[in-house]
Parts: sequence; structure tokens; C-alpha cells
Amino acid sequence: MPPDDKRTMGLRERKKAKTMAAVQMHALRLFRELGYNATTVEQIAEAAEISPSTFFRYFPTKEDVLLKDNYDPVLVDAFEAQPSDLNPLQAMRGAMVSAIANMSADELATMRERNQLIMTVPELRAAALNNLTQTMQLIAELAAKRTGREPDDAAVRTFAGAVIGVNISMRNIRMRTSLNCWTKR
Amino acid sequence: MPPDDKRTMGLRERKKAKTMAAVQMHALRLFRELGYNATTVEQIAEAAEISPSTFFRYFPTKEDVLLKDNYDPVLVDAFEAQPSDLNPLQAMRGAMVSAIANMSADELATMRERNQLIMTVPELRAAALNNLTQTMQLIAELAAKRTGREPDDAAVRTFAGAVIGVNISMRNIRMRTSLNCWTKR
DNA sequence: TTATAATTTGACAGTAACTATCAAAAGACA
DNA sequence: TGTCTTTTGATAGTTACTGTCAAATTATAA
Repeated sequence: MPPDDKRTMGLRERKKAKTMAAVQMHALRLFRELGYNATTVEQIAEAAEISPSTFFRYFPTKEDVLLKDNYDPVLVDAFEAQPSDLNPLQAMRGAMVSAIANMSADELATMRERNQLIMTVPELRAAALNNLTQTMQLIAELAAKRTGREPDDAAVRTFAGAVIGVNISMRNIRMRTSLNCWTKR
Repeated sequence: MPPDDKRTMGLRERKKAKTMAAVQMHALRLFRELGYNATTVEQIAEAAEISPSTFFRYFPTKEDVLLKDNYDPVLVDAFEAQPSDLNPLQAMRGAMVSAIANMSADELATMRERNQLIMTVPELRAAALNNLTQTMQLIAELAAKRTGREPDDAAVRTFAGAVIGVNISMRNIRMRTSLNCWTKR
């Protein structure tokens, strides 16, 4: 499933993908310039030349315009590509290292900016943490498959929780490194 | 510092504490009866016989009416009461076990109901997770004190993150046990 | 190419969570 | 009692978000 195969992807879907990307781009720019709270959905819609109603058709909430990403499948692939004699913790470590190593400098920079914005704006941070519970479930399933246990197994879920928690604590370190706050409301 | 010493606590503060408790009680009842989203702040205010503006004076957001609790100081006390030859993980385990053992059946039941409501309503879950980052910082400070390291130490923060993550995963298990959803909107 | 069906869009009208302000009411204290 | 401070309620916003429906756009078949 290639992300944007222009042959198989009718004009409709291509246009949709394009406006979606445009909206996200303008949103990120406006958030940077005005602050997250001070930027209204109306402004984003106007910048991207769509109507506010269309904005909410693409993104159920204002937060989602920043939060929608595709890191989970990348992590899954990297995890399953790890040698099968590694235990879940070793495999998770290897997966994260290789996933980061495979990103371009540009992607890393964008990720950093996005993460900083997310961790400094309370609403965004809350929504992002909420999303992490899905990732936790995903990690539980990966660990379950690798160990032959059930995803509901207490040890499996504890492992997934610990991984997520450590992940959060790492993001927090980055947050505290730079103190400028983006909310200017 | 006794919670409600009627001698030292002038009429003003006593009244404030009473209306605050009343608002929380009515809110929880209405959430149970109507669902979280279907209950408006106006309804809660009317039930508690205050004006909507007063509601927001007590609770900055609708979520806070459910989320405000005092578990952190309890955990701190229990942690610091653990024998000093235990390592942070052992001490944390002992602290949590003793904190739960010291709760009455009523308190436990209320906590369960509250937790279930929180984990099944997305907005509440997001806000609750957000609050957990403060608890994470707290745990980092406790672990730092016990080990003689700094709270910013990578190992200390990783420990705190893992504790929080496992905590989240435990709540999720409870959530999945009962499937009825409180949002009836 | 043209007609028709399916999808996407924009305009409009609403709801509800918040915010700011300011005068009135209630508690504190002399 | 009288005055000073704190708390409250009323009022009027702003903004995120929802629902509906007709117009515009794209896909499909004749």
C-alpha cells in the first residue's frame, strides 16, 4: 500500500490528500506565529482556502490537525523485523533505535518541533497522551505475539505500560530543556 | 493540617468547602444518570444551587469537577514511611499496597466508580492522563531523594515514567472489564 | 460527449464550554 | 453598628463543534 500512487488514486483522493496536507501545514505555521490558543479554526480554514465546516470534516477536533501521524505502523514494522531470539524489551529497544535511524534530518526536526508544541500546550499534551493508550494496546499485542502470551496477560500489559511511561518521561525531558511557551493567548 | 477544623476555619471557608463538595456530589450523580457529555454545567450549577459563573470559579473546567483529588500526598507519605533499606521500586510497591490497605470499603468503591467513568470518557481520560505527568514528577522527586540522585537524572525519570505507565495499564484493565459506556449524548 | 449517480463542499443555524466585567450580597473586623 | 474585603450572580461576549441541506465537483455509463 504505497502512500500516494498517482495511478491508483483517483483525482478525488489525490485532492483530498493535498488539501489535508495544506491544512496541516498552514495550521502548524499559524500556531508557530500566533500560538495555539490564539489561532482559531476559522483562520486556519481561511489560510487553507476551505470553509470551517470542511476543516471539521477532515479533522474531528482542532487538536487532531497536529496530532494525526503515522508513527505506529513504522514502529510495528521495525519491531517485527527484529531477530526472533530477542525478548520483547530488547526487540523494542532495537525497533526504536532503527526507526529513528531511518528518519531524515528534516523529519527529525519536524518531529522535534511538533513534540515541543504538543508538550507545552496543555490541551495538546492531554490529547497526545490519550492517543498513547492506543499505542500501548499495540505494543501489548506485539509483545504478546513475540512471547506467545495473550495481550490481556498482566505481564504483557505491564510491559506495554512501562514502555509507554518511559516514552512519556523522555518527551518531558525535552520539554523542560526549552522553556519558551507557545501559548500567547 | 486537619482537613476541616471547624474552630480555625471561619464561616467563609467552611461554606466554600461545603458548596464545593455539594457541586462534586451533584455532578457525579448527574453524570451517572445522564452521561458526562449530556450533562451541562448549567444543570450541575442548578442542582447545586449556584450560578454557572460560580461553578467555573470553583472548577476551571468541567473536567476538574471529577478529577480533583488528594491521592498524591497520601502516596508521598506512604512512600516515605517505607524502610530506608528498600530500593525505590520496592518502596513504591510497599507504598501502594499500604495506601490501598488504608482505604475504607466506601472509599475504594467511590474510587472504582470514578476511575471507570474517567477511563470510559475520552475527554476525562485525556485530562486524567495529563494530571499524571505531575504525579510522575512527584515520583521522580521521591526516587531521587531515596537514591541520592537528582530528579532530572535519566534513570530516575525513567523509573518514574515506568511506574506511571504501569499504573495506566492497570487502569485500562479495569476499564475493559466492564464495557458499558457512560456517554449517552 | 452527455446524462446520471455518488461524493464533497459551503452556508447557515444552532449548542455549550468557557471568559471578562461589574454591581450586589455576604462575611470579617473594628 | 459601620466599613472593608471577599464572594456571588447577571450579562454579554468568543469559539469549538454539530446537523442539515442545497450547490458544486467528480466518477461512471450510455
